[in-house]
Order: sequence, then structure tokens, then C-alpha cells
Amino acid sequence: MLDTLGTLERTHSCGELREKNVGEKVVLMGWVAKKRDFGVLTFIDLRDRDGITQIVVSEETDLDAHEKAKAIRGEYVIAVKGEVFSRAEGTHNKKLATGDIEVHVHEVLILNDAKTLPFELEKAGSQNLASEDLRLKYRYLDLRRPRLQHNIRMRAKAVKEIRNYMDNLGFTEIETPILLKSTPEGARDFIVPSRIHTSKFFALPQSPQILKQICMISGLDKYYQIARCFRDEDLRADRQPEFTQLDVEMSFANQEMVYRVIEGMFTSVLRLIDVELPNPFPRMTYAEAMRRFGSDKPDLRFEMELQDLSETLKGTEFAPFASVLENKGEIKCIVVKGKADYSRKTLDELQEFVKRYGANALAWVKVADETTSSLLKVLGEEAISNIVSNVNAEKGDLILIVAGKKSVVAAALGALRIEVAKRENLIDRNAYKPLLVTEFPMFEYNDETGNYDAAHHPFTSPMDEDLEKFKTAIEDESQRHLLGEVRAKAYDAVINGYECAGGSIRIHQKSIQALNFKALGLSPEVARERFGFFLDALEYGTPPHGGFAAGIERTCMILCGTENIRDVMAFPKTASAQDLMMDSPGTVDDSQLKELGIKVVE
RNA sequence: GGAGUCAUAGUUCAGUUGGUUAGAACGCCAGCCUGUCACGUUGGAGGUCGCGGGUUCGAGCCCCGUUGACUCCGCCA
Repeated sequence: MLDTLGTLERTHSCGELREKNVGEKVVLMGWVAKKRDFGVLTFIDLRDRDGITQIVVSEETDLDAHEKAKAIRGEYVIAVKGEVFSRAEGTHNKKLATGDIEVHVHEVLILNDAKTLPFELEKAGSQNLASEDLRLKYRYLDLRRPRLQHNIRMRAKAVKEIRNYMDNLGFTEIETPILLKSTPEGARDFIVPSRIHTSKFFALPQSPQILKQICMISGLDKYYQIARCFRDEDLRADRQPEFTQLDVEMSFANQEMVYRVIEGMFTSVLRLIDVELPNPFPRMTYAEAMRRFGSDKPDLRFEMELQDLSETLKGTEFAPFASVLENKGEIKCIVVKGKADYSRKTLDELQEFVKRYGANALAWVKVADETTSSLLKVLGEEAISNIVSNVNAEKGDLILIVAGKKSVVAAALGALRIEVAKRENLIDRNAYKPLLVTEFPMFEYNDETGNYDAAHHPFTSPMDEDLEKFKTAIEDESQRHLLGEVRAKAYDAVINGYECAGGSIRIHQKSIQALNFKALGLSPEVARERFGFFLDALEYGTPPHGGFAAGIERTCMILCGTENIRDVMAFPKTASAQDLMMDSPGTVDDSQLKELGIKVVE
């Protein structure tokens, strides 16, 4: 028979009692984390959100309470009444915050029992957690782990800090609809059928982009929102189909003003973990980031920058390299300090690794008394020694070389740089290195369609310096390739290699917007069909404006020191976008479908 | 859409060259135990080796397929 709570109230949490509370009568409630039974004496580790307190029940002094304690099992929910005692000398537990005291209990209430859990929450002395699918199925149990509880609370603190910060700067929190209209470009939409308008569909927002711009046209001036966003795309360790952004837009703003808001926001949030970010953040153009790090989101916690060998190898007779250089490709490398002793097996692994990014091969030079290289036969000793001296490699270093298309070399070496840093433990876990990446390209060439797509989104403003180029490329068909050179007023904030925020200054003049649609290959009719209301709005006095969106989960991953987005979300989905606890997505009744006018085709 | 890794007791894992009755630790159940906190100790229960097919005298192990989890490429304006 279970006990009832009645009017009993907790006096303390399980994490707060200390030496100074000795002698106090207390009531604690929580879950049984562990029971240690000594026959006439029983110890219970009682856990709640705040910590663990040791409970002692003795048969000698409290026969009834002890009888009850005997029946208690793991994860039972109990309430105890007792008195705080200082622990006897030699029995203090330094591993517990409450380890200097214990509660001697004279009354035990069993508020609820519990089945044996399908997995142990945390095995003492072991890092091994139960498999992820099991923990996701029983997410409510996994969430009992102190680590996850800490992360969830850290996330709440971060969001609260962000609200304070934005509010102090005079921004207004504005909610925008979750039921919007589908637009075909960008990510795939989640669509929602309408019962009232059979055969018509809403779409969930990929982001509130257009609506926040409309807010600027409305004169709301400074908008922000902690906005849920939905994208029906494949997942990654840092990507979920629904996620949360701090979405910000401001009027009469230039890039510098937006940068200050971004810097201040991350600075105030990182202070939650006692980290002081530099002010201002270091900056790098997109071109420089790609050149030096092979990535638009470089991790600056370690060096190992990419170095260019194209000049060194100019005129080489080695056909693969010669043809790469002829076709405007690149030959670049990274120097791995002191790793000339890498085995053939390791180098093979790394070669397989870069092949994923489209590289044909990974060449290497081991600098030693007798320098060896996979290229020795084809390039000759002199060329190898030129490479060694031009990249400032020293004895004991390993040079890893990739040749190919610029984009492939950047992707392969950029990823290899991180892979090697992880293998060699070169990343300082306590370092926090922010970076503003600026001057992103306005367009990306699409190999499949032969079109230029918006690199950021179709409302991004070109840089003033590139406006002429932009216009020429659109007006003169033969100069279309210039689109690839136009830079945008677009920027990202990167911390420790994670793209934590991104944004742009928007186009606020209708004529430029029309040109941009033309550049993107959107006919006026199609543009009107998709964005007509927005184009209309642009005509009624649109202020210059811009903003950014910051990923709440990625920011929290950094705050919590985890590399997995599921660790900072209460109810995440699996890599195949399922919820194993609710078993969603699921089917719906035929009657529901009928009402919506929808037929499922098998 | 593609690739890789993994799947054996409730959990985490081991399982030799394909060969008798598939093991360990933790957890669970029962007993003993007055200072534990990874309690100790005695005993016990617990297995469709993810699923389907194949090779073989014989498959946890080899082959094919499939499902799921994770990671990556593509994708993510």
C-alpha cells in the first residue's frame, strides 16, 4: 500500500543540506538512487533535481521506518522526515556536495513504487551508457541523469539571458505564425493540410525570414524571437528537423551594428560558464577562411593551417598535378607537427577519409634524416625538398597533400585538419574561439541546373563595392559568370568550428530585389506568385534593415561541452527523424484523412 | 539517394580456425550483515545471438538480403 502525500511539504532539496543545517528537522522527497542494506541499518541515496543526500534508517531507533525502508527499491519515489546529523569522523563523502551530513530518518513515506528500469541510469565507475535507441525510447528516464538535467537547465538559462540581453537593447519579442505558406526554394517544407480549405496546405516555417522583414517595413524597428524552425532535411549530429533560433532583425542597420549585437549576445551567454569572449570578435572574410582553413566555419582552437603548394609545384611534369594546375585547380597541404611516424595503415585511413570529400588521393611527405614521400618517385628529391622548405616543415613533421578542384581541396583538407586534430588531441577543451566570417559570396553556381542559387537567401543585399559587377552580370548575358564573384553583405558567427549564427543586410529597394530575382532565374511572374505580398510591401517605404539568426542548440552545445544536439534538447529525434518514445511520425485515422480530402497512395 | 560502424542475458560487453551445455561484470530476486557510499557475502533466476534466407555434417562466427541506432557525403535559400 502506497502512502499519500497529504499536506506534507519539502523543507529542502536533496542537494542543499550542509554542516550548518545540523540539528534541523527536515523533510526530503525524491527518487531512490541507491539502497545499501546492512540488515539492521539501511542507507539510501535520495536524488532529486538538485543532488543526492544520504538517508540513514536504523532498526534500533525507528522500527517501522526501517521496515518500510527494507521494501524500497531503486527509483521508488519516497518522502522522509528526519534530522540532519554531521557524519561521524571518517565517513564523510567528498564526492557528494552533501557529503558532510546525513539525514537520520524516523518516518518514511513510499509515494510511489517503480518497476526495475530497462537500463541503469549511470553505471558507477563507467562511462558506458545504454544504447542511444533504448535511452530515446525511455527518454523520461534518460532525462533523470544529472548530466542531461544540467544541460536542459543550462539551455533555459541561456534563453533567459538572451531575452534579457535583447530586451535591454530595446528589441521587441514578436511571435510569428507557425502555419505559413510553402515556398519551393531552400529546405524542404513540412506541410500541413487544411480542413477548411481542402486540397490546400500550410507550411511550417524554415525560419521567419520574410515575416521579420515585414516587421521592419511595419516600423517595429527592432524585432527578435526565440523561434522554432522546421526543415525536412536529413539530420546530422548538430542538426534536427525542428530546432530553435534566436531570430533578430533591426532597421537602419549596417553590418557593424549587427556584429555588435551578435558579439554582445554571445559574450553575455558565454559568461554563464565564466568564459569571457574577446571584444570585438576576430574577423575573417569568407575567401580568407576558405584559403587558410578550407572551411567557412574554421575551428580556431588549433593551428595547422592549409598551405598552398601550387607555386612550388608550378611546371611539374607529374601529369596529375600538372593537369590540376592547368585546370585552375589547387595543390595544398597541412603540416602535422611531429607525426612523421604515422604508419602506412593510418595514412591509408586518412586517404579513405579525404576521398569522402571527393579527393582522388592523399599524398604525404615524412620529414626525417632520410625524408620519404609517396611522391618521391614521380617528383624527385629536389621537388620534395622544395615542398619541405616552402611549408616550413621540420624534422619529424608529416606533410599531407591534396590536389584537385579548389572546392574539393578545401573540403578535403579542411575536414582532414579537424580529423587529425581530433586524433592527436590538439583541441583545447577549455578554449572558446569566436570568429566573424564576412563577405560571403552572393551566389553559388549549381552544377545540375546551370543556374546561380542564392548562397544565403534571395533577399540578401550585394556589397556596395560589387554592385556594378552584379548589374553587369545580369544585364550582359556574356558576363553572367561574374555572378560567382559578387560578394554579399552576409556573415556568420562561428565558435569553435560551429556555425552559431548567420545573417545579412537585406535588399530594401525594389529595383535591386527585381535584379536579384532575375539573377536567380526567377521570372517576374514566378517571383510575384511566391513573394507577391512581400514585393508589394517593399514599395511602401522599406527602411534599410538587416539581422541574423543564432542557433540556440548549437550555442547550448558549446555551453554544455557536448558534440551532440540531442544532449541539449529534451525530446530529440533519431537520425532518421523519428521519435522513439512517441513513435512518431505515425498514421492517422481514415476519417481524419477523409475530412482533409487526402488519399494515401501506397 | 550513397558510404561506414554497430546489433549476443534487463544493461554494458567478451565469445579463439565454423565444433560438446554461449560467458563476465553490473542490474534483478532470496538469505546473512551496524557505517556503507562502486558496501560486502552466500545462493538463484535470466538467452529467438536484431530479423529473413543461404553455404555446411554442424553457424553467434562465413555469404546474401533486411530492419534499427549512430556517424559522414549529398541535402540543409
